[in-house]
Formats: sequence, structure tokens, C-alpha cells
Amino acid sequence: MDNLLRVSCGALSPSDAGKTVELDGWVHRRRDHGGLIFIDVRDRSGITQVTFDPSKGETFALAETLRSEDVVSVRGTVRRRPAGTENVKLATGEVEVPADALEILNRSETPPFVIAAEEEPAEEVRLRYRYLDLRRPRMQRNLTVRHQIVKAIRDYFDEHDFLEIETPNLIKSTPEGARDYLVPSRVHRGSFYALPQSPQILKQILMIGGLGRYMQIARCFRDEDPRADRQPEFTQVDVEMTFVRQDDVMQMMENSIRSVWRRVLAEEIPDPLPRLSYAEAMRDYGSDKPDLRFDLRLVDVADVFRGGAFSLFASLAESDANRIVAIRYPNGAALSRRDFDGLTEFVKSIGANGLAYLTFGDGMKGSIARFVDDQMAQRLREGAGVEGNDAVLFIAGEHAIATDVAGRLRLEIAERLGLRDPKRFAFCWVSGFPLFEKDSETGEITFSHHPFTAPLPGQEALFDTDPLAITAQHYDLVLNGYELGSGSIRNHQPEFQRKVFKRLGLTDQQIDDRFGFFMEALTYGAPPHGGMALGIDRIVMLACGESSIRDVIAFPKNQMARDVMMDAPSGVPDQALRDLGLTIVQPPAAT
RNA sequence: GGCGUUGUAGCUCAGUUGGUUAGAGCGCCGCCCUGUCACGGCGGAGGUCGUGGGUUCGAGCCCCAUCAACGUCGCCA
Repeated sequence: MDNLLRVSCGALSPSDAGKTVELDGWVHRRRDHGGLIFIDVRDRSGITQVTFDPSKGETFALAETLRSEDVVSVRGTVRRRPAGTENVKLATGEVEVPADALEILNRSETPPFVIAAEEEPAEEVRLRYRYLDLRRPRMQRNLTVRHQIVKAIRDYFDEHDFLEIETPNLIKSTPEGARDYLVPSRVHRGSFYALPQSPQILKQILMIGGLGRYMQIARCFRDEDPRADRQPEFTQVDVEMTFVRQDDVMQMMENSIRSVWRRVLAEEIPDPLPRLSYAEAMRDYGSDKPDLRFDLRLVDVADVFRGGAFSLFASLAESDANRIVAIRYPNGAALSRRDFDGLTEFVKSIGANGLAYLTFGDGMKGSIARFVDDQMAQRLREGAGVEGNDAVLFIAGEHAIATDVAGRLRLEIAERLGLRDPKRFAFCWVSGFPLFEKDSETGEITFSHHPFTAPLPGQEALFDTDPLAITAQHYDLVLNGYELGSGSIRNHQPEFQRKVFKRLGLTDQQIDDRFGFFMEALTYGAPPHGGMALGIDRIVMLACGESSIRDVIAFPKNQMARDVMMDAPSGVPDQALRDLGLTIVQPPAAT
């Protein structure tokens, strides 16, 4: 008893032989040979094999009753496994613990799926029994990586003189943008708190409060439909700094990510990270969050078709409002007619009118080959960088649509060619976004990202003449085609901030109702400031090679924003509604 | 709200042109087994084929509706 050690299941090695230990964990697998029973005992650290011998009468009898996921405490003296019975596949495979005593701490029902199995249960089942899903090595690893990343982020910012400051979750609704989650007030019947979509205004006020460098691992809430990379509540590393320029913030954030990759993944990322302008990103990749793990750039070829025999493209080429884009499909000459039909269907489903293509294998073929003479063919080959047996796909149409479709087609090609390797990481910055954009429905001017973003210095004059031409001091960090987050230099002068709000169509009255406290704060010596927020869930997802952020969140919501384990949201007792002064109005029956 | 994919045993899936009693692997239960590690052997239980309607002599399969999960568009200051 003197040398009894409580040990982790993944920690034992031959050097522990001779130690008497207590091993606590779950029954991972059981191999009952009748006269000898092997139990793999599992905890977060790993697995250790425990053996039960019939000579230990009562203990052996008890071991015969063990089943998957029973919780056990085993006592025994670690020993090397007999020669020839080591398991090289197991970290602890050179040793085992012959049990002297067994205590069954708890029994388990037969689990709905096998924790030890290779095959993955449907997500529906995993989320329903999340506590069992969390026992699987993959989830344990993902949550471990998540912890390490968050810790690396905190360490980095701590080392750079940032203060982590908590901001409240019960705050004032600031209309515009995503839908707020609202929390009814009992004390103030009929009034509501909003949960923060981000701590944006609060962190700016911290800067006005003179805190200098702020960071927070902040929970954010947006009442919008979830996606594989979006949850109604999510976590971001939120950062704000005073007396900084755009490059200062970008450098700080870039280095924080560099530090995370170094500390957690032991990987060096490029220094500096590539930087693209918004215009370049749209032109070359058809996206403001380009996946740079592969090249396959979009190439403008309107010039080649202008005045040519292919009348559809020739006429589109006459106007700058249109775009004709070529994308190389490496070795695409080997594709079948059916493959091209599939690609055509794909681009049609996302808004294109059709897909033209040429193949350059053994002579030139393809849907528009008869309209393309030798000289055009040569220009297309050179423009698109064709080599060997490539195909070239063409998307043509209204500029924004053609760009968007071509950008997605680029991703589709890469997907088919296996170029989107989850083990590779291609970061880039995208900046130079327009400050405003036109709302596609109302035609009115709205902000591209948020109304606190400052324009580039010297562009204030465009405010009244050509607001859509103003460039924002805004920057996005992109990884593998995902937006990790965005930041900007903020407006710190109250007059200018008011001007922006008015440009967006708000009256003085509306500005004061919604942002009065903030506008007032700006008048008391607000320093120049800027910052950024990065989505932790997406960072962890990509670092783990996962394709859904649900796999790196312990208790995620499903696509209907439900927690299927606890069955939330759910109704509340009538008394609770009465306390809050709320009445539920049933929606009219559909007709 | 639109589009797409999926829905068959506890889990993962197969199920041909519409045709007898719907199958497999894993898991589960029982018996046997002293060196396995995805232990092995023998036997067994387990199904409203998501739900409702229709076509048909006959539907897991065809048609209509509907529900759910996932993906995506809308949406995401």
C-alpha cells in the first residue's frame, strides 16, 4: 500500500515494472478467453491492458461480468508482458497490469455505438449522446488541440502586454447586421438585453478607457442559420490596440498565428504572409477568401474572343460589365463528356448560364473548338498556361456573377483533383476592401463590414462624391479558403463617425438612440485605435484537419440551431412567461 | 424559404427489372476457450424498410405529400 500510485492509462512503460498501481478508467475492450480475461482500460491519456487470472477467485468472477464502458478501478503490480506478447500498436504495449483487485465504480448500459470502433456514427447519434462521442479519441484530440491553441493565444498576447478583459454578455441591442439573440428582462418588463454579436463597441470603449492593449477569448452570438463553419454561438479571439496603424495590427495578429502554429503544430508559416488586395483576390481567384494551397488562377480572355467567330462570347466581350474567364483544368483532356456535363450542371446550379470548354490533348477539341482558330488557340494556351493534356473551362457573363461562379468552379476543380489537402496551410491577408457597397435588394448604400471601419487616409473627400470608391482600412486573414477573421482601423473622431452613420441613412435621432453612449464616449478624447477578431472554432477546425466546426466544439448546435442532447431550445413554464410579461403568439396556420 | 444528398436491425451499410420468409459486418445475449489485443469457435435474439397516402395481383424499390439529419443558397453589422 505504501507505494500505491494512481496512474493514467496511457502513461505506463517498462520502467514502471514492479510498481503497484491503481488504474482508473473505462472498459474499452474485453477479450475473455474463458480462463484468462484481458481488459483494456481507457482514460484520456490512453489505454493499458489489464489481465485477470482465475487464481484470483473473486476478482476473476467480477471481471467476467465487465462490459463495455463500465467504470473500473484496478489494483495490481505493473509487469513487462511475457516475451512475444507485446503490442507495438499500443503506447503501453510492452507492459500490463495483472489485477489483484477490481472495483466496479459504475456500470454502463450497452452504448448505442461502440466507442472503440473505427466507423463513425451519424452525427445525429453522436450529438444525441455527446458524452459518449466525447470519449472517442478524435474528439479528445480535437478538444486537446483546442485547449492548446487557446493557451498559445493567451500566452502570446500576455507576452505582448495585452490585458484579457471580460465584457458582458447581457448588453444593448445594436440593430443592423445579423439578428440578435434577445433576453427578456424580468425587472424591466418589456425590455430586452441582446447577446453580443461581438464585443465590438465594448472593446472600442475599452480603448477610450485607456486600456491600451486588450484581448479576450469572447463568446459571440448570432441568430442566423448554422453551417458547417458557422454556429449560433461561437468563440473568437478579440483584440484591440490604441495608437496603431493597419500594418501594426496585421503584424501583431500574424505573429500570434505564427506563434500558435509553432507552439501547437510545430510548424513554421511563411514570414511575412502573402498579402493580396481585394481587387487582386477577386480577379485572380474569384473570391475574397482565396484558397492558396493551389494556383489555378482565373484568366481574363475577353480580348481573345472579341470580334471572333463565337458570337456569344464576342458580344459579351464588347462590354466592361461582363467578364469572360478561363480556368485551366490540369489533365482535363482526359475527362469524359459526362464529366464536362457534370461540371456544366455544377456551374448552372450556382448561377452560370453554361460552361464552354476546350481540351488540348491530341489536338484541340471541346464545345467551342469549331469557333476557335489557331491564333486564338495559341493565345488561350499561353494565357491560361496550358501544358500537356489540360482542358480550359470558360465562364462568361455579368462581371460579379462570372467572377463568383469561376471562383467556385476553381474550388470544384481543386476538389476533384485532390488539391485541397487538409494537412497544408496557406494563409494570406486580403485588404483594400471597399468601405461601402450597394445593397443588392434595396440599391441603397450599406457598409461592407461594419460602420466603425475607417477609410484610407485622404479618402474622406470621396464621401460625398463617390462613396462606393472609398477603400476601407480593413483586412481579412484567410486560411485555405476560410475567413479566419477581420479587423480594421476604427473611426475615433465623433464628427466623422456621425458622418458615416448619416451616409448609411441614419438620422441623428436614430444614431443617438442606438449608439448615443458610444458617440458620447468618442467625444472624450478617444485615441486612434484598431483591432481584429479571429474565429477560434475555424482555426481549431483547420488545425485539426476537420471540415466542420461542430467537431471542435464540445456541445455544438445542429443545423436547426438545436442542442439535441439537452433538447434546447424548449418551452418554459407559464409562470416564467408571466414573470417576464411575455405571451406566446402562435404563428398563423399556413394556407 | 429554395436546391441537393441521405433515411433499411443498437451502429455502419448492401438490397438487382416491382415478385416466396428483407441480408451482411460490428455490437448485444448464451455456451466453450489461459496470451489475446479488431481474440477465436458454436448457437441465439433483434426490423412498422422515417411517416402518411397512392399505383399495382404484389412495393424496401414506382408516384405524391410530409418529417428529420447533413450540405449549400438566401442570411451571416
